[in-house]
Amino acid sequence: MPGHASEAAVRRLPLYYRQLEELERRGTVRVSSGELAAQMGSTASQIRQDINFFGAFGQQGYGYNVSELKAHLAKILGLDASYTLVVAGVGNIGHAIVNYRGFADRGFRLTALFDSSAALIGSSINGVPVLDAAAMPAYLAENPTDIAVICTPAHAAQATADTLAAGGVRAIWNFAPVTLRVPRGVAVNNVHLTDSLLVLSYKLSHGEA
Amino acid sequence: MPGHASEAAVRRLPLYYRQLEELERRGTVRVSSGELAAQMGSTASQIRQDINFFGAFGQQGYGYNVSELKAHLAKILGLDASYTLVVAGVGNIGHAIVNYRGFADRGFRLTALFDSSAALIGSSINGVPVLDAAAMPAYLAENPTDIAVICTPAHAAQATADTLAAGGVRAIWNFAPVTLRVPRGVAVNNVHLTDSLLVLSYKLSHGEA
DNA sequence: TAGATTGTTAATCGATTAACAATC
DNA sequence: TAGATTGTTAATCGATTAACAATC
Repeated sequence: MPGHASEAAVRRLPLYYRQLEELERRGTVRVSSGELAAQMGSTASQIRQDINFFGAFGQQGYGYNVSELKAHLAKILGLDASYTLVVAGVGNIGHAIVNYRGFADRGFRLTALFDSSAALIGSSINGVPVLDAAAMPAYLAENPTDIAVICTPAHAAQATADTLAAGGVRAIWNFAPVTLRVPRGVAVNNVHLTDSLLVLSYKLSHGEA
Repeated sequence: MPGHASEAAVRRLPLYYRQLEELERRGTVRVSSGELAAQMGSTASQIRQDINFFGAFGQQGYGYNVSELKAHLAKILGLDASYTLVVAGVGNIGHAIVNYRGFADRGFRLTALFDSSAALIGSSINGVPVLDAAAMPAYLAENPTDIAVICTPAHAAQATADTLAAGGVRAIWNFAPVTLRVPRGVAVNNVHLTDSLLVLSYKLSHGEA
């Protein structure tokens, strides 16, 4: 793959993957870009462009083999790798993330939780220990970690990100309502729940609903 | 405002709003588009374009008054309105949403929760009652509802969306990993947590981190 | 083979960025 | 006034869509 896939295209890959899972579950063997587009409210052209960036996985006159394309996408998405994951901040959303079933299935290994509340430190959730946030640098030095989930309060998020980056974490999944500044080489993906709700509020009040 | 704001621009408005809240908190009185851009990792041009679509809120040679611009954005985002909100599906994320403090501050009134588990029906969380999912049509007929949050399992999400739309809900905040089909006139905003994590996985495995 | 559908290039569209005159 | 910075138009860039030859 020459160049780089656009951010927008990359964000569509998991949707394709999900749709293919669904088709496979239903026992569908082949699918054309046109069918996929109809099912997903997209366009055949866009789907072929997105997929073709990574390789010619289809067959003229036939379309795509569902299982085959799904396997290609799994590999493209890095689902064949195994990544270690920690969660910083075991509050409201932190808890929900920890209780999420499905990390393991997709190759994510949740290895530690961090919090600064004495009430939580030392306990464990779903078999994953809650460690003192102050011990994070030492932990990361001992346990190479790929991805960190930031669920701390807003005021603590940037300092947490700094510690994580310094500790070698390469990807941050940020739930704190803060625009993080991270060194080059660290990927950030934001889930700003309140922002997302405000977009709905905007649409409601502008009659776009 | 003629025409329509682009989806991308609308999604940036909450970020501007958040940054202005922060500046106001710090006691900053004025800010230029250039300063905002530097703080948010954006560009001055884009910020001026985004804001100017809604009105000329700045002053040449001066910039923007922080509180004034924030107030304009609040109104644009619909934060002066009061929207009623229900949550369908009180599982893992559903719980986190219900426990989220900050709806009330922003004019969102959480009025009811729905679930189909007998263990939950009849109980209440944070003073909000959990009703039988089967009673949703009747509830919506009695209690006009603006926004619904879908936190059901994937297999129940589309049917829930259908019921909500039929009941007059105009905006759906969807946490289920499903591409919903809704009638025209219903806005949907998806928060696909797994998809979001897969984007990080992609970036890790492609050295974009 | 004829029909279908991909892979891929070209055309269009929209969003971002740059530039600059207006003006505080 | 001189300096700064907006509001706004024009230029650029990138992403989406359309078209079609390749080919299964």
